[in-house]
Amino acid sequence: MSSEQTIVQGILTGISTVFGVEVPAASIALQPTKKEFAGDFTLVVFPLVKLTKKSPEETARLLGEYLKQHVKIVDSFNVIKGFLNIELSAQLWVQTLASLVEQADYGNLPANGKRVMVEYSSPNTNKPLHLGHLRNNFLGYSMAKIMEANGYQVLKTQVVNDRGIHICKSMLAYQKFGQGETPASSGIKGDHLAGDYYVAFDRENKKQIATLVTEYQAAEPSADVEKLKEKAAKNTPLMLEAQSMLLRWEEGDPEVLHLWQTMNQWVYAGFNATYEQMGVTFDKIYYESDTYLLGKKIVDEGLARALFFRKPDGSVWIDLTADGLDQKLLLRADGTSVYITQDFGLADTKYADFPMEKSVYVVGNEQDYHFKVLQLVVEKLGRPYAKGIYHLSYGMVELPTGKMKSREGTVVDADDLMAEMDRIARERTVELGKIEDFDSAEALYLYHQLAMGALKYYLLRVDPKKKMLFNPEESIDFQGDTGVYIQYTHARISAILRRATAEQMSFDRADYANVVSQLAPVEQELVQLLSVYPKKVQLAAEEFSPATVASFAYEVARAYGRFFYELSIFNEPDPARRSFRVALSLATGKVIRHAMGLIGVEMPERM
RNA sequence: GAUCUCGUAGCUCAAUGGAUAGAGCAACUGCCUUCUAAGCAGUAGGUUGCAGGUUCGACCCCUGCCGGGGUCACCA
Repeated sequence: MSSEQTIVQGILTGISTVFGVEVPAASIALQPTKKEFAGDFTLVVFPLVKLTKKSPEETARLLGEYLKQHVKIVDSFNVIKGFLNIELSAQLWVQTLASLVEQADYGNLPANGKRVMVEYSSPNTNKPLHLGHLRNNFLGYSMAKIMEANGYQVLKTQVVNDRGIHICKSMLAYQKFGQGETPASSGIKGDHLAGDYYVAFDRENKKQIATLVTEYQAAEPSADVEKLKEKAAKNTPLMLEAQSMLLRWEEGDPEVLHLWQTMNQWVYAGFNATYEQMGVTFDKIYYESDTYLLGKKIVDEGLARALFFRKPDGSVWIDLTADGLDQKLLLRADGTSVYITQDFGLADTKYADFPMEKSVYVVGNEQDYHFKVLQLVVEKLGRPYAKGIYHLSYGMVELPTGKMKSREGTVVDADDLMAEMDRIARERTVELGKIEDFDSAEALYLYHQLAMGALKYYLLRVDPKKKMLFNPEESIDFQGDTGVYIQYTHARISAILRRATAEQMSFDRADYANVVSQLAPVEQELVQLLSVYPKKVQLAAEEFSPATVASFAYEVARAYGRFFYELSIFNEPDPARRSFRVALSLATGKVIRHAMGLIGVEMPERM
């Protein structure tokens, strides 16, 4: 039982013996005492006064007396207004540290026998990944790690949107203007090459739209220009050709399929290189080309059970007005399925492949409505996975100029940004000149660790639900509340441990646990912080928020920074204290390495 | 128009309904004490968009208003 649980127990029995009333355990919320007050844990007694029929001060005092007398670990207490500050013996914190150090898997909760699937990334194969994908991938990868630490069996998946009109646009443009160019012949990464042709399509198509609009205007001068543009956009020769290409793709035309496969392979090679840089991985990849037809069976099922209905034109709908939503189209009149229908099919497939309790979809908040409908419909269909669906809806990454728009060339490319981060990391590191003995491979590895540390922390420290701002004019910081700062703390700790080892210092439990009885405030604060780590890991899973873990790691690093400056380790004359401080450093290193691991950041030994 | 969401220091972000709303950046000041200054400490900076309400207690919950964004497509 943790100290906190012990105290809560004591409070419960205290309330019942002193005041003769019973309260549910859940109503007792203990919080860490604020720094400016004496004490370790604080109980807010206001909620209790109705039951105790005493003033807040009196209630707190009586409860404090009881705890002091009956709960061994409680040393003393003080009461300020309705706040009961409980003080524990320093000895207890020393013991806490000792047991924490001994837990090899501190921060990992026991296996819970449950499964969770985390889907993220979901790229289109017609253009390279951008900053928004970085947030998505880092969130998804981190959530997978967090769920794992919470005892889940995790399957990381990716759904590739590898078919559809947008892919045909790239393919068509390549056919027309490509002249047999390949990633090898051009030296352009495959995903970028495909993206270039997507842009080329758009450029040509715009010209054709303009021509068409002029023709239309000549024919009907009084018509609304916007309407004409809309009509033209659907009817340019290029667009019509792309549509016929999509039909040929669906019919399995060998020529089209060959081009499709060739270009997609280029794109996948490009994506893989990007994922490699990002440090994210997947256990299973779903391709939309394999799954896009699966939803139709579900439409039949819904019709048979009268959950869906057919309109006179043959299209199929579900009426969700009773649930506060609209009528939603599920199948077009021509019998082809729409996006959400495909998602039903995919959801079934996922569950068949990996029967899971939870299924997390890391998808932007612009799809909130889509997922509301998805979950509602599969619930109505009685799918066992319906309740476990969680849409990790994250906010867009915006630029000072607003949303990123590929058409306006304001997209921040993922590869470019990561390369830029590598470059800055190198520049800063070389300036500081601390790793001159590294060989070039070691140095490059470190630069990348730092670059990704800065970038991932930057994107993950913000509450995922909120939109965030990225200013390309200002480089991502390496100082202050940053990933690099936390990495730096780890490197300093590593230096401490290297020296302790070199000096053959012993810092086992026996060296300090029953010897050290007084702690400096910075030491106690640090131990207390480290002791709540497993709760933070749990909270991060409950809230689906890597930010919880990221900001915790920063808090720990800050506390260590103060400790590091205020107290000397190797100049400390008392050997027990010296051992304690090394052990404290070791534990801090372990915790921040674990926490940063949960957000996908590696921690260097030196920097 | 309907609906969801956000609004906290100059900027970027924190704060299970709890004590005097905290960090970082930017500005200013001090500190290389033989453990890494990518650091530590300090100064300054706030009517938490506005107005009500609930509560012993509200940045947090409720109502209204103002402002930004998303969604409401036979796109995915």
